[in-house]
Formats: sequence, structure tokens, C-alpha cells
Amino acid sequence: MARERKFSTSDLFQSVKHILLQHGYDGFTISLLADRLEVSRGALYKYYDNKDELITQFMVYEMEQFIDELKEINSHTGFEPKFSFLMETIFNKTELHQLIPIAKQIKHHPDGKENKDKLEKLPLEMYRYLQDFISTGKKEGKLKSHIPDSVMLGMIFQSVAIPNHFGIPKAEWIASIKDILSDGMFVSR
Amino acid sequence: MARERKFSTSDLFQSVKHILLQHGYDGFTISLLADRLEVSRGALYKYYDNKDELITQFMVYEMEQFIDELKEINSHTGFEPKFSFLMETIFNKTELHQLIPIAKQIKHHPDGKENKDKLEKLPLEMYRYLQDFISTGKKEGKLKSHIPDSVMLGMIFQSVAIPNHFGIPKAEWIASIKDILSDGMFVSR
DNA sequence: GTCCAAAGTGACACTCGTGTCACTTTCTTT
DNA sequence: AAAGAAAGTGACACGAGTGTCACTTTGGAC
Repeated sequence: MARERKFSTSDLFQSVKHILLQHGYDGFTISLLADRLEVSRGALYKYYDNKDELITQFMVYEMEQFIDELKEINSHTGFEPKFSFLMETIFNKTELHQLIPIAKQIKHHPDGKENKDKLEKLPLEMYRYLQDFISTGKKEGKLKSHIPDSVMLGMIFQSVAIPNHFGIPKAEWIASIKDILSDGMFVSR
Repeated sequence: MARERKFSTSDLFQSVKHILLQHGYDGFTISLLADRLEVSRGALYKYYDNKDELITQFMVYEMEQFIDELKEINSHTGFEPKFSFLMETIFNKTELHQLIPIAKQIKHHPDGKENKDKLEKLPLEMYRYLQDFISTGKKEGKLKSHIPDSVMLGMIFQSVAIPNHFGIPKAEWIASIKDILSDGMFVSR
């Protein structure tokens, strides 16, 4: 290294996240990012060919980190503890789910699409990791076997995105969702 | 009217919807719309001050239409029929839920914000209409009374957005979701 | 047939963000 | 201290989309 860098990759990703969450995909500009890092736009183009590649790499990073956290699920034994861990992990990373619609907006250039592929495969990889959890649950007779795994996982993951319009306290909010996912909204007869 | 219009408002909204779903918010341009309607861009500016006002008006129209459909819920008697109607209505209008993230991206100009207000209030109006349904369900002892209404409605509405990655047939897909919402994923003990 | 008001046109000026590149700065190596 | 490699700068060319406006077209009213 001939000269010290003015910003680290994690500085950068942190800023990218901040800007994306605040301004959304199309509100994100290289200038905004450069200002925040106190460098010139040109400097950023030294490391990333273009805006979309930058955002894609950020997304991959963010997803991989999340998947790493999820892997911890295997350190819990028994179905209920695993389920609780899963819910906690998901609800502690609410921002990630705000990033998903943003990720879908990325306009991928014809060339350099390796990262695009990677990004598209990550959600599937995640599903695979959790497949175990679900099938264990079914085998143990805890989960209904006639409901497809993907519906269950889909419901679980989608639940973070529910807007809490009326500001229900976080603990009650999560408990309610867990309750519905587990035993439904209906009073059991 | 001194001269016949080349396009009706519903022509226009239909095209707007098509373009928004295909290209997303930032992919939407007045040129694209003008081309599709076979008019010049200038013509569109005769009716709408700017792009965002146009999209906002479209969104309001779309939401109001959906709310009208939902109002039909009162023509059904009994809790289960109402619930089924609600699920059907929601899952027959999947596009609308793809429009929601798009609506959030609208950049509202400082002036002319009446429509913006309207758009923000509509989801709440919708909640109000369905409040009845939920509270009736609770009173009749069908729904768990300790779970907040907004969590229930949130879960119901959010469920359309679950991506069906593995292409499960629509009927099975909806039935599974209904099942989870009603009685949960857990095997009842 | 003339008038006029609404509908439509397309060229124009403008803004904003992108990506490039020759150049400067800073530090390490020898 | 000279060389040179990596980091950073800022002016530039460019493209795409926006919104405006003087002008043309159309068709009903009189």
C-alpha cells in the first residue's frame, strides 16, 4: 500500500446501508456516498466499476452476514428453542428486510453478472439452511406435515415486514406474531 | 369539448399500472407512457403537473377501487364466509401489493400535497373497514381476543407478498396460508 | 364559413447523475 | 532523495429524463 486509504470497506458498506435505507434505491447517488465518506466520487470508481456493482456487492455482503447468523440455529437443541432463536434473529435485523425490495431494483449491466447470480442464489441458500429446521419439526410431530416447507418459511420471513402502524410495543408485537404462526388466530375448538 | 381526446383516464391508468409493474418506479418515464398511449409527452403535461402527481393519482384510484371491493365483505354473513371472501379478494389482486413498495418511493413535491395525504390515509381507512370484521370475530369467540387487531390484519395482508419461489399451485398455496393463519403451523396438542 | 377553446405537438432549455481520465498527493521501497 | 505504486481529485463529456411553451390541429357553436 503506497498511501493510506481514507475509508475502509466496512465504512463504505455502513454508509451505503444508511443511504439506501434513507433514500431508497433511486435516491442513492455516488455523490451522496462520496460526501458521506468525505472523498471524491472518482475515488469510489477506483474500487467499483459502477453504482449497481457497488450496491450488489453491498447486498451480497449483507445477506452473507445474515446467513452466518442464521447458521447458529444448529447450536440450539430442540424444536421450540430453535423456533425462538429464528424469530429473534429475524426481528433483530429488520433493516435487512427493508433492503430486499431495494435489491430487486438493481439494474444489472450485461457484463459482470457473477455478483448478480450470487445475490439471486443467496435467498435459496438460506431456505436450504432452514429446511432442516422445518423437516425436523415435522418429523418430531411438532409441525403440520401437510403444509409445504416454503409456505412456512415464507410466512415466517414475511412477518417482519408487517408495518406496525399503531406502534404496538415490540415485545407484544413479536409475541403476537409468534402466537399466530404457532397456533393461528382462531380459538381452538 | 372542442376536440376528442386520444386517450381516456382509464386507458391512462391501465398503462401506468402496466409500466409500473414492469419497470418499477424509477423505470417509469413520461416518454414510456406517452409512447404506449401514442401521444406526445406534452399532452400528458396538460393533465398532470408532473410525474409524481400522475403516479400519486393513479395510486389513489387503485387503492380506492380495492377498498370498494373490500366493502363487499359486509354482504356476507357469518365469520367464516367473511374470512374466505377476504382471502379471495386479497389474492385476486396480487398486483396491488406489488404497487405498495412502489408507492413508497414517490417523491412528493413541496406543493400540491393533498393527494399525498390522501394516499397515506387510505391504508388506515382500509384498516377501519376491516376492524369490524375482526371485532365481530372476537365477539363471536372465533378469534383470539388477546391478539391486537392490527397484528391480525397485518398478517393477513402481508401474506400475499410471500414469494412462491418453488411454484406451488395457487390453490394449495392459498389453502396453506389460510390454514396457518387460522390454526397455525404447530400440531395442536 | 368563422371563431374559439380544448387537445395535441415537438423543439428547447435545464438539471442531475454517471463514468472517465489526466493529473496530483502521499507513502514505501531501494 | 529518487522512483514508483496506490489513493485521491476535479473538470469534462455525455445521456437521459423533466417540464415548458409557442404553435398547430380539430371540431362544435354561432
